[in-house]
Amino acid sequence: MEMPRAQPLYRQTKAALMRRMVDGRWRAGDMLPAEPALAAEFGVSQGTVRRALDELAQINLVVRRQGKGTFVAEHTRERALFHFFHLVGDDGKRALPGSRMLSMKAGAATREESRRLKLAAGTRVVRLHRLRMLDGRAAIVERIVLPASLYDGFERLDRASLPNELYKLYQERWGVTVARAAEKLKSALAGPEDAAHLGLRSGAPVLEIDRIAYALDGNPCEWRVSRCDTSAHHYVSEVV
Amino acid sequence: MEMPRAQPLYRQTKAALMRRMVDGRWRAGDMLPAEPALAAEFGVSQGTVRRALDELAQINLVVRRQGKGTFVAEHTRERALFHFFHLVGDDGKRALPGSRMLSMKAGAATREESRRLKLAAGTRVVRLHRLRMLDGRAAIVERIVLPASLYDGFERLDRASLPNELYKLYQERWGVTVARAAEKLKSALAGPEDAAHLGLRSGAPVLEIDRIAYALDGNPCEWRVSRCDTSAHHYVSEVV
DNA sequence: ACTCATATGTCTTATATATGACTTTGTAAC
DNA sequence: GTTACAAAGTCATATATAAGACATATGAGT
Repeated sequence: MEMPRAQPLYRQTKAALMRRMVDGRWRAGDMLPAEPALAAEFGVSQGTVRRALDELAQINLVVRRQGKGTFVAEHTRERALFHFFHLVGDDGKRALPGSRMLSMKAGAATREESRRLKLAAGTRVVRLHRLRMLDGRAAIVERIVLPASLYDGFERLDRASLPNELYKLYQERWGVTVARAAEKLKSALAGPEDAAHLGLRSGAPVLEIDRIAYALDGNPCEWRVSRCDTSAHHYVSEVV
Repeated sequence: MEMPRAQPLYRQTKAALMRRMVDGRWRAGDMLPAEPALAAEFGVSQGTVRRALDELAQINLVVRRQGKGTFVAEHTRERALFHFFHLVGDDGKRALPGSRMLSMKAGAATREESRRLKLAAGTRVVRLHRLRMLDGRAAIVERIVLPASLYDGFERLDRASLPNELYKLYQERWGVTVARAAEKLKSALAGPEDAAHLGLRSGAPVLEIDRIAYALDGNPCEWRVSRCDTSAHHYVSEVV
């Protein structure tokens, strides 16, 4: 009699592969060893490794390219746009957003911030406030909260030089890869401040997107609330 | 020299299997033949059939149950709720909606309706107007447009007896299975009529969900616009 | 009737092997 | 130099085989 394995072999292999990405042994953009090499190393068949890699490719943690190899996924502009940015022009065209940083401050996490980011109360956080443009017009006001411990030295960066694609920055500078995100959407009315930034009248309808981003290790690594003017754009969602 | 096949064998097999569901040879809930039987019939290996079935399972067209068999997916309440209904209470609990039909009319499709449903201009459509409840309170106003040709005799149904889960009705009565849907979300202000139905003041913010549902054959089979009161609920979206 | 063991049929996991397709690199020919 | 071709390395496809896990039916024994 043998205890039933908790997980099939290919899932154990998948978890082992993932651990190497989490602990930084393989970093974004790195090429993984070839399938037969991985199979030999883990003591399983190539088919088992393939199945593990296929599942990792499915959740966009690796990219497989026939003839070239398997690579740890990077946050490119395309990936950010297609996977993490769901606002699209009403004509169907995706406009990639520009952005202007309004403010950056650090401080102790509020009760709400520590709840959403799963931090101990009072942990230090960095708060960003920025305006994003679509087709040259102000369309989104974003408030971003980051656990300061994850992004060492963030507060000392020049806020004017922060890039448009923050996820890429997190990954390149601190090895924090956003693996997935959970979004909650509501309809709200623009307050005076948001309305001014967006060039709307106070009381205009805005779409509020509340997003928690999760790192490879499963922990929250960003809380972002975006208020969007949806008069010329809309949020798209594919349901299968 | 051989012409490269347009599609690998497992995709051809997948398409062949899908055709049998589209043409009604296999209907919702039916059990498919076992893998070795399918492999023999199509003249491919069991592994190839497995891969085709796995992809069908991935897009929720079949359900695989170890030890029992592979079944054509049905629109159960759970499936409708988890896959096609994205409004969740702010406390995280999913409330399954009740509904009250307000009106049902048939007529010639407007230009917009025929564009969205890909119908010839002037084709006959059925229009439904209903109110949906969450936790006993009016929360959603829905306007639904159906191509009359797909749902023969729909207009003659008793509108008071229409079920809550329309997708199940489409499937059971007309063999129309909703395979996927594309949603567009916007923030809007409640007009006087919607506000009255929802118990809101006019000018309150509502979330507008514009959904085209596609049948197995890839053609649109329903256009639905839902206006939702998101003061106590929100729309959830998982990003991978 | 009820229980239990067994048999059967199903999907699931795991391995091995062979072939094809794609990419890069090295090398020979020009 | 440049081109053309061959070779090697990679993932992708397809097959075959075996054993495990799960569900249900069957029948013996009580």
